[in-house]
Amino acid sequence: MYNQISASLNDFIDNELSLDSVQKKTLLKKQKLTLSDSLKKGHWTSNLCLIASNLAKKNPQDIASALIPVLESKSEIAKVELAGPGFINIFLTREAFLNQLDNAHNDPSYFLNSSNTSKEKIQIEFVSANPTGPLHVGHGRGAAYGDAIGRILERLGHEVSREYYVNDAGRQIDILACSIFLRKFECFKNEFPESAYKGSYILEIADAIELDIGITKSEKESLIDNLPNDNEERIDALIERIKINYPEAWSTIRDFGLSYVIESIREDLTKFKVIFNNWFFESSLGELTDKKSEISKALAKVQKDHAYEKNGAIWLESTKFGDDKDRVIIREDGRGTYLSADLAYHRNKLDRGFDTIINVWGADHHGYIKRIEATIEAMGYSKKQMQVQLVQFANLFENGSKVKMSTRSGNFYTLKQLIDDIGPDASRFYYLSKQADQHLDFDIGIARSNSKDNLYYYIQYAHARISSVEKKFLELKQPLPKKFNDVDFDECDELLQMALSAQFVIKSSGENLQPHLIIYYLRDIAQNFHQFYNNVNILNADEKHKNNIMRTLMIVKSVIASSFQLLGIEPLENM
RNA sequence: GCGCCUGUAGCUCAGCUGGAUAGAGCAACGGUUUUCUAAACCGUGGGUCAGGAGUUCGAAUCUCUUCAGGCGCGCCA
Repeated sequence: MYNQISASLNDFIDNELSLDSVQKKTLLKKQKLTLSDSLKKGHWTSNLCLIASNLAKKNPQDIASALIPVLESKSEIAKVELAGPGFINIFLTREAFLNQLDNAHNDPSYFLNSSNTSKEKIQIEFVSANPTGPLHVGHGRGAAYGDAIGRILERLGHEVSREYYVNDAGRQIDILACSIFLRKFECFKNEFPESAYKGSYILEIADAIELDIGITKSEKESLIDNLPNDNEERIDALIERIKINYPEAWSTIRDFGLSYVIESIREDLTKFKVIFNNWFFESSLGELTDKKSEISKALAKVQKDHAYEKNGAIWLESTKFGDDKDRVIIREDGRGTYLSADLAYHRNKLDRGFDTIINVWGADHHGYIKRIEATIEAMGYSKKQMQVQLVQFANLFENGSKVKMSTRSGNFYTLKQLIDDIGPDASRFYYLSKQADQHLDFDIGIARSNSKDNLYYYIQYAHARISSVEKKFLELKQPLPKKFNDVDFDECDELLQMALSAQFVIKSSGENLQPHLIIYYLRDIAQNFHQFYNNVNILNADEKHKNNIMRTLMIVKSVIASSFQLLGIEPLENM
């Protein structure tokens, strides 16, 4: 129906309005055919006359009086009204209204076909937390978000690949290995070093490694003797000493610790129903010392035209591409920077043939966007191919007070705890309940409660209620209806109109990468249903109407279920 | 100082690619169950959409500006 009306409107623009091609283009772009937000305004609404009146310098009324007869000549359209400042409200015939519902129910992309958005290959990189410890509740938000936009984009017909970038090279991992080593062989005096990882998982890993290097008491003492006072310098010195004195134990512990942590992250994400297509290891980019490695090749590419030497380091002229200042890509001591690895990683991603790559980053990285864009341009790619989506941290509350989180001390609320506590589905729901790039206050108390302020259950309850009615209906030995059979019965229209809008909500949430729009839609349709349920005695309704009512409920149920699934949430049959 | 984000009902927030009277939940008060799940529904009160200016037929939405709050600006990752 949407397509038919659109076609008529486009015809009208082409033939009936004396506009030049530029004006036509703006008109086509600005005019919108939308589902009316209230049935008083018909089923469909167009603002065409309002926009056109500006361009053609005519009254909206005059344009409407030419347009209305064209639309009314269609057999599916019952009447067309001019309303408000110049909107066109289109009322369909009963048959046409109900028909589009059957069509949309059978084809989840019924209204989406018209859009000529091409099918794209999209890569989403998200979570990508350093593998130095378990995921915490902050990471959970990025995980829920990245996965949800993946599901939504897939639904819109795109091909999506989910990727986790594993920073398995560099200092952080050395600190991890060092922390495990110190715990394993109990090489510390009274206090564990401030800059080491102190979480209990370090002890777990230390216990799990089977390794005995026969280290003596005096060796331990000399290892921790005369260390620098500064916390950061101290940990670096420890790392150096261990590497030199116990090279084999070091690499055993490093490898074991790393894969242990990565495996536990993977398990947590699996519980959270987030499955990656690819785990990309920073180490696979190779070493800077190896001229044939990917990282060397990528750096060579930008060094050729866009880099210079200063103070012993190699700098990328990122200011040429819009960055605030130039950036070091090779340090004075010859090691690469974080940016150099990221540069090579992005080159690798772009060369894999994705139309779009989406990076989901913590909001504290927003200063990094210009830098990486500049890097991409310096390598000769277009920054338009990359999109960065920022995810703000989530503050966790319990009974109104903030749950304390301190990563260094290792004393923090993990994602696993959250999932065990309120389940993956309620967690995902609340993570997605607000626009991703804004602060989120997440109250575990509410998420866990059965009270009426738990929006998650409010929506699930609508789904469960329909399931229950459906079961009762089947017990009456009546088959579930396959179509509407009472054309004149209109008590379900409001619910049905709302069900229709699902496809538009999904489209918009995909285009804007905003899953929270689906949450608010779900709330609205659930509310509409609960009202309906209270007003209509479904199973005792007139036999003539019961069929239509059940058909309506089936459609609403399927809309709720499929919307939930786009968020990675399983709809409940019973509560 | 520079950059990004935010400011909508008492509280938590929707709405922001301009559209018809600015919405919801919570909180407050008052109602609804011999009937399909009351984790529900109905009603009442509550707003200078931070302030100001501009663009427009039309602004919570776009532009500029002021104020208030948050975050980011390493040869860290």
